[in-house]
Formats: sequence, C-alpha cells, structure tokens
Amino acid sequence: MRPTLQTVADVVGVSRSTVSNAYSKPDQLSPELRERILDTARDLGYAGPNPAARSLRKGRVGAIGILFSATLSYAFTDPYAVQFLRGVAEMAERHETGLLLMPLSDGDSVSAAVDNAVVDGFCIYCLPDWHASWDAVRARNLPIVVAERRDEGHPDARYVGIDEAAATRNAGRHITGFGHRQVALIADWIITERETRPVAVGEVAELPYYVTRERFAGYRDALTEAGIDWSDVLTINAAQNSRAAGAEAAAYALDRSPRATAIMAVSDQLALGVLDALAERGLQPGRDVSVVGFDDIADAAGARLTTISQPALEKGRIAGGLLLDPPDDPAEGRVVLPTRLVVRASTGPAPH
Amino acid sequence: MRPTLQTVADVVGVSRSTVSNAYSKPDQLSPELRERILDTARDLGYAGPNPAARSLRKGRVGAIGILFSATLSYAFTDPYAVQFLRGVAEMAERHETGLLLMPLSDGDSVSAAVDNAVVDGFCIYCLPDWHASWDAVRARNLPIVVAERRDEGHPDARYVGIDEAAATRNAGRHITGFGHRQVALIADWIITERETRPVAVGEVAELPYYVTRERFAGYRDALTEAGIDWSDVLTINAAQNSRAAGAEAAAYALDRSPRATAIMAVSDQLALGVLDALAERGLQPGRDVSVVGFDDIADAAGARLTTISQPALEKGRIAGGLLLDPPDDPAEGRVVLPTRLVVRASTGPAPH
DNA sequence: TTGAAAGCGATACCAC
DNA sequence: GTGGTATCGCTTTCAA
Repeated sequence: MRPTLQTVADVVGVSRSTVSNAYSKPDQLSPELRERILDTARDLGYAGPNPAARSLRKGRVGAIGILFSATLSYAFTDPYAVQFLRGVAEMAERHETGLLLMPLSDGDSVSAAVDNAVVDGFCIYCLPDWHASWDAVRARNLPIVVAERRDEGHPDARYVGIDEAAATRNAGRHITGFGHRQVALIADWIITERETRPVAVGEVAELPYYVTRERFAGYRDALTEAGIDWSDVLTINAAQNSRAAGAEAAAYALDRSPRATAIMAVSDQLALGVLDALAERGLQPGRDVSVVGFDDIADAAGARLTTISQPALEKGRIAGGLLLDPPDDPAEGRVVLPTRLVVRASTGPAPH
Repeated sequence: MRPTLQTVADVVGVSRSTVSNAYSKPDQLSPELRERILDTARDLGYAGPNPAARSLRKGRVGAIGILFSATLSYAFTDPYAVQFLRGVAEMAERHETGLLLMPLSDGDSVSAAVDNAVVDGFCIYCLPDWHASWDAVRARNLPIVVAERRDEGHPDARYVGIDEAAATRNAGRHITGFGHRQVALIADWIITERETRPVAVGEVAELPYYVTRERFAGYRDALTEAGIDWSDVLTINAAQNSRAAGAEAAAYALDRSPRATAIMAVSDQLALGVLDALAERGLQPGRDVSVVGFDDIADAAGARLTTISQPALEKGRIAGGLLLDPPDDPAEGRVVLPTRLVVRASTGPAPH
C-alpha cells in the first residue's frame, strides 16, 4: 500500500497533525522533528500530501480551467490567443495556480470534462455561443471569467472584453472616408461550417459567434452611414482563422468584377492572408486594395497592415486577475478595454 | 452553505448513495427517481459531485500535468511543440483527461506547483537537465513520461524519443559529403544564458541540455569522421528557439571571413532564421551556403529547407498513450521513433 | 432498487 | 510545540 500521512506519523511516533505541519507549516514544529519526519517520509517512499485530499479539505484546488472551442494546437497557433493566454498564465504563475486545458470534443463528454475538472474557476474564451459546454460550466457554480463576450445567461459572470462593434465602426469609417464602395468582409464563423466561401448576407443576419457578430455590426453601421447597402457587401466565411484561409477567402473578393477595393478581416491572421493574395496578384495594398485587420499582432507592423489594436496580453492578465483575485465591487468585474485603430500603409484612398 | 450530495439526499428523502448513483450510474435507479433527484438538485443549486472529493475517493483525477521549462506562450509558439502537444491532447481527449499546464517560475514555488498538482501523472518535455522541478516530479511518485530524453535518474520512467545523435550524424554526413569544411552550428541552450553569441567549443563540452548535447554529438561525429577539427566548428548560442534568434545567430557565421559554407541548426525555427539571414545578404541557400534544420515543421517544405524529420505528432500521441494507457510490458514503455533526413534545396556542394 | 457505514487522505481547531 | 477530533464530499461495498 502507498504510505500516507498516517503511515509516516505512526513510524515516527507522532500524530498526523504534526506530519502535516512538517509539510505545510514548517514553523509550527522544531527543525529537528521536522527533519526526522521528512527523512522517514522519504525512506517510506511517501510522496507528500495528496493534492486531491488537500484540495478537498482546503476547498481550493490551485488550478483554473481554460475553455475554448478549438483544438489545442489551433488555439495556440493564433498569436492573439497566445498573447491572451500568456497574460492569464502570468497571473496564474503569480498565484501559484495551474492552467487546466480542457479538451472539448464534440460528443457527450463535453460536459463530462467540465463536470470533472478539478479547478477553482473557469476562464472561457473564444467559445462560440452554440457550444454545449456553456451549460455545463454554469452548472458547476464556480467563478467564471468570460473574455470576448458578455455572458447574458450568467449575469454575475466576470467579464473582460472590448467594445467590438465600436472598434470596427471606427475602422469602417476610416475606410468609407477613403471613398471605398466595393467592400468585402472576411471572418471565420460567419457560419458554423468550416468552409471558405462567400455567404449570402441573409445568412449573416444571425451570426452564431459573438465576436464575429459584433465586429460585423460595427462595420455594417459604418458602411450604412456612408450610404453603402449592406446587401452589397461581400461577406466571405473563412474555414478557420489562419493566414492560408484568409488568402483563400480573399480570392473571392479579388477575382471578380468589380473587384473589391477594401477588404476587412476580423483578425490579422486572416488579413495577412489577404495581403498574401494581393501580392500573388501583383496588387498593392493601400493603393489597389485597402486591407484592415484586427488584433495588431506582432507581424502586423512588419506587414504595414492597418488594423485595430487590442490589448491581448492585458486582457489575459485581467481575466486571470478577475478569477484569481476577484474585486470586492462586482462592478469592477466587468472590464471593457480600449481599442485603437492603427493606420498603416495597407489602407488608402479608393482607386478611381 | 453550498448544497452537497447529502443536502439533496435529505430533501428528496433518499440516501446519498442513491443521489450519487443518479449522477454516476444512471442505470442503477429508476428513471423517475433519477429525474426527481436531478430536479431537486437543480432547484437547490447543487453543482453536481465535487470533483476533488470524487478524485480523492476514486484515486483518479482525470488530468495529467505537462511540464516544460519555458513560458506558456513560447512553448506553444514553436510549431514542433504545438504538434507534440496536439498529439498529447488527442490522447487526452480520448481518455477524457485534461491537460494541466504548470507555470514553472524559477523560485521556490517551482516545487510547490509540482507538489500541488492534482494530476494522475506527468508528461515532461523540453525540460533542461538542470531544472529544479525534476526532483519534485520524481518525489510525487506518479507515472512519468519523458519526451526527448531518457531520465537516467528514474529508470522506470516511460520514454518516447528519437535517436538524436544518429539523426544529426546522418545529416552531418550529408553535409561533409558535399565537401563542406567551414561549418557552423546554431542551438539554443548551448549555455544556460539566453543570449545570442558564439560560444567557445570548450564550454560546449558540457552542454547543459540533453537534446542540444545529443544533436551536437551527432554532428561532431560526422564532422570528425570527415577530418574536420571539432574546435574549428563555429558554435553559436541562440537566445531562444525563434526565427529571429536564428537570423541573429547566423550573422556570426555569415559576416566573418572565411564565411561558413554550411550552417546546421537544432531546429527549423532557427534554420528558417538562417535562411532569412541569407536572403538579407543576397546569398542563395544550397549554393552559397547550405542550411540544415531539425523537425521538418510545416514551413520547412515551403522554404525548401533540408531538415531532419521527426514525428512530433506521433511522439505526442505516444507520450499521451504511455501515460494514459500504459503497456503491460515495461519494455514497451521505451519508444524510440525513427527520423529521416529530408533533402531539399537548401543543401548542396560546397562552393569553391 | 435502496440504504448504512466505512473509508479516501488530508487539514483546522482547540485543548494540552 | 504537539496531539485528538471533526470534517471536507464523495464512492463503494455489502445487506436489506
């Protein structure tokens, strides 16, 4: 049998409290005794206090669950996601807390994973509205921080996000100010299917994913203000949030007549793909076709991409802080961070 | 007070076993009763069986700890690491197991993180030999799988890796076969400091990190066979495993006289940086300077990089499998996967 | 089917 | 400083 605290206590001839103290409260007993206990434990092959038991007793686990929709590798491949998670990880580190990545498959086990997660709270991020795990998470009755989305179904949920629509509204005005009329929008999750193709604006009315929905709403506002008919806007679904998918999606806007003179993407990854597509066709960004991204990831500056900068790292830090060090005032549990339109060379006046 | 199983049992008027069964063994009680229990639980705001308590009782947690040296964001930025982790995640998903990422800071808390991790086992990967957490992990007395390294200090540890030295020996022969004599080697962790600079071969004798040590050993064998003096080989430490660091390191080999005609890097990330450095100088890979990488990441093919292919995804899957579904025969717990030299355009005959 | 009782392995609290 | 006792919340026999 594996040795336990009790085993060690018996061998040393002390009570279990004392052994426990030897591990958790070194200053509660004499150094010699502590030494003796630790030595015996080592000889016995005692592995130290069982974390599950400790968690049960203390009511604290020392880990938070990270929930997102996609596969591990995909989520971490996105520079924005990486920054966000780095922020969360920073706070976690500071609080000596682990990050439990939960593989969310699509079957029944979605809920099982959430149900069994040994965590003190959940950080949800990039989880489409339709995903089954939302209910499972709420049922757990643990602190929740949602990034990128207000959780209407859970009014007390802490939240850190940005004003998505305001950000794109602003960017949209930048574009319409340049006189663009032939506009295309690229996003993943316009539809739940993972395929790259134009999607009729009718479908777009009920975007299933909060972030895309809001960002499109902002663009819609700006374009409509400028007298552009929303139904004239070409909206293209990208199979995923990747550079390649962005390039593929851009083809639909570039290889038709009239060609789009401005292409806005909901992420820099996609927008970089659009730039790739331009380069392939010998088109110059900002002159022949204007391109706008979102996120202001590291590569955006080098690519001279006009984009909307959002503080991903800070967002992660705040999400982590909200979870690990909750504010007394619930009002402080809802944080909206600023965004900024970063104008670079990829946008300019519409060609005649 | 938060409701517990007991609370629900009392309200419904059954024993806790029955409530427990309602959750864990639906077929052990009548559907009506189960329904009634679940409804009451919902009304009471009972969050379902407490995972910590369940873990304690069952002796199984449903999560494995992932240990690596670097920051989260760094680890996941490396395409090789991402592939590896995707493999692990795949197996984890299949076993309904979570992945606990442990923030390994450098202070005392290194051990605390490991001590408190509520996990069923550890998967160690990319953890330098000198890292303090090795001891803490061994003390936990849990199943361990080590990727990329034999753990001599823990002979029973399961292991999945490749023959690092054989792989680079082979690549080295490819290079010497082309007649190269002016050779440079680029690696991170030649020294424990994170700075990009040439490192004298004397220091290199005691490389602190297993992977770099082995890969260098292979190259050394091949070069020595060809009559190249190991002390004539320029070895350059890269501050980190990134493309930028690779380019920076390459400068030391390219901007000196005589210029290196072959540069071997311990990763494709670094090697891609080397190609960047060549491009900057108008040098042609495979004609002016030959470049070899390691890993065969997705970008390597497009960059026409000669490299050593290793099955990262498969490695991750096996690591996960070894941990979650251990083989009966301990001999099967030590897996060495094949590597393959993939020759592309970045290597060629040494220029006269 | 259902229930009673016995742990799982530790920590908190309060005497001593 | 040290030891007893209750308890954290659940699952698991084993009887009924």
